[in-house]
Amino acid sequence: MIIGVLVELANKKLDKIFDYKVPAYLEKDIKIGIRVEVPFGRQVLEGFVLEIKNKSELSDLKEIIGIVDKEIILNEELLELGKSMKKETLSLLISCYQVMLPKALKAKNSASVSKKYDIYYKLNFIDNIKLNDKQEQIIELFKNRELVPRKEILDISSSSLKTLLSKNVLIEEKKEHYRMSYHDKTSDVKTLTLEQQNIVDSVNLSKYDTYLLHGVTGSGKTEVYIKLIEKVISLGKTAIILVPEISLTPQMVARFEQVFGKKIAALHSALSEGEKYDEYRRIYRGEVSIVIGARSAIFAPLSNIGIIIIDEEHSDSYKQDNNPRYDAKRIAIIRGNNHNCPVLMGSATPLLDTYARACKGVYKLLELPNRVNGNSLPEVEIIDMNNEIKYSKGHFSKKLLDSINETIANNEQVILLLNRRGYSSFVSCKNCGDTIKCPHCEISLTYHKTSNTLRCHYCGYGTSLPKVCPSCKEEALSTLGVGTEKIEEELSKYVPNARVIRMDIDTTSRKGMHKKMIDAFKNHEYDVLLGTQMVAKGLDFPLVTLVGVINADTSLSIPDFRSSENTFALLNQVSGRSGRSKKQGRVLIQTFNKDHYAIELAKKHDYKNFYLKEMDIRKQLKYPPYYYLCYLRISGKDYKIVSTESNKIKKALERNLKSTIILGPSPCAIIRIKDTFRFGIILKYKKEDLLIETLEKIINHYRDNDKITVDIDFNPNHF
DNA sequence: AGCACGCCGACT
DNA sequence: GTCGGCGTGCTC
Repeated sequence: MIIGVLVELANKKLDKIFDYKVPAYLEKDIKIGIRVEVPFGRQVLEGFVLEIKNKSELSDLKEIIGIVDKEIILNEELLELGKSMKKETLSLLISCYQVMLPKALKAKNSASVSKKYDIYYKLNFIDNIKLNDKQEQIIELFKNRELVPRKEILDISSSSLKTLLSKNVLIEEKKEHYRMSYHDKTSDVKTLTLEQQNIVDSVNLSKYDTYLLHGVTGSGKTEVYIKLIEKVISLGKTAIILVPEISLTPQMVARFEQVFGKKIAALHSALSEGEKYDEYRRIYRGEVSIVIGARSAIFAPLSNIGIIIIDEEHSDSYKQDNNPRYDAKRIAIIRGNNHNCPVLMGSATPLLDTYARACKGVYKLLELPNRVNGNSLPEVEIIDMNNEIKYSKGHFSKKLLDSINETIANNEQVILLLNRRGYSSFVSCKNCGDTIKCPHCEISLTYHKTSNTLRCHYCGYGTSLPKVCPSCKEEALSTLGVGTEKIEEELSKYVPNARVIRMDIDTTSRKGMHKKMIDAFKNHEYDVLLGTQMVAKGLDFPLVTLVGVINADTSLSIPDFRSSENTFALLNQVSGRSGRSKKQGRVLIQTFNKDHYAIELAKKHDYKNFYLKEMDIRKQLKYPPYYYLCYLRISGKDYKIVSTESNKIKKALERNLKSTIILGPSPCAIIRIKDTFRFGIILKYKKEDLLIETLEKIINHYRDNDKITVDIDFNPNHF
């Protein structure tokens, strides 16, 4: 018996099938989709069995060493799916398979899940040692921290690492992951309103179709999902439900767990690798029938899928931001076809592209225009900060402060949103005007008050806040930009009786904190919930009757063609948190751009007109959904080489692509990350037969070039 | 990715 | 002269 094996090394040159002989005693256990251990060059690797055959074109094959799993871990559907992904994203087949699996199943020491660890290195000594260039670079990594992950060092040079280790300059250190788990029990499916029931009835569960459920905030989309899933389960089928980032929607997950109990597997990003592995095993062994999770849950190895639901369909988190750059919505459609089952995407503010497809009839449009219980949408008032600024205290207009006081006096609750998209607190010098930037990335360092440190959000570089300005040596540094901490401070000054809970990356990073804070707020232990984007999404607090947006505009100034759309969606989402039960809610939006259509139309909850207006602009500017976008990111350590090669690539594209608009090359939004310079070329096209072929040629041309990396991103979210 | 082979500079 | 650094190529 001969098998074709795809080895677990993400390398362009190895992304093909290697043939091996199977010793007779192992033949009975060989199945397509299991993993085997094979000799590969001088090393031993794991790989997936993709083919079983009786002859090979090569004569002297090696024998496999052993079998890793008894169970098939990638079934036929997923193996095929990986091949489509490879084609659509131009990434490595092995990476496509790897994203489908929890880390615990991703080769190396996978047999021992319980002792999963990451490898770090510690600097032992550097005295009396002569270092060459590469070694110097490696030592440089330890400047501001004690431990550096293996990956970062390997990026510089693996052979230098070996040398440094053998000389004891560096010491290996392992950090373990731990694991624990919990589960929940039952409640019932609520009785649906007539409108909700109509939606449920119009989804045909016996065949593939893509539906867009456009339902305003508070229209009860979750209960529609639950009812649909209940029907699917009663047909003996299974369901996948995708949510943007599971830790941001604990209420949603909790609701599903209440209704479906043990039938559900939740793939939290907060789970440890061991826990994820456990959940995953429950899924492929058929012990659960519903999987809820973020992006990668779309690959859940369920059989007989009866529905795939994608909540908050407009969220950009469904597109993976590194290779393989797949879009979970696209995968959902492929799997929907495979299983001949409906795909339902839901949102209060659908992505323009999705809504356009629904209008064209490509997707079936379902609408929930009203809130449940006959509540109306909250009244939104725009506060023009251009006028207000002279009466305002700190970042609060008088109107907003008064309303907060009023609400608290009424024994109701407030949510305050600080829109930090494209915005964060940084440090600059009042004397010379310089801002402190990351030494490795072309971006301002973010100031963290709690630790009094400056940190780079791109490479993790950290340093303590210097006393004097690094460039002019004056003692004139000051922090600019608003952080949640600053707002919290102001609030306690102007509304001293308010009990405020602050929710942002800093306060929720510890495991379980997020849920704890939400529960505490729900129990009315606090009056005001103050936070960033994360307070805008999917939360349901009956006592909240006032939502305040401190700065609606910041996201408008991002140089991205979706900035209006993102702003509209954010304002709409956060507004939706107000007045969700008996009492009428209201929303106050502070802005310096009161006439901007995204803000004006968000005030009126007018998605339809926003859509029309924005479509008009997209058409004129030749942006999606009128054109497809593809972004080529060209990067490397040497600015000169990156820039000249980018120009060469552009020329090559121009020679080959006749019906495509080619823009650039121009520097990426952040031109330098981790000492790597980045340029981008934007392709706009409607139909371009030679696109894939041309891009593949370019990738292959740079395949062995270690000075230049070419990364291809279809439908990019970032530039 | 990792490991060997093979070519170059600076040392007992 | 060699030792040890890194560049190149190959892995069924």
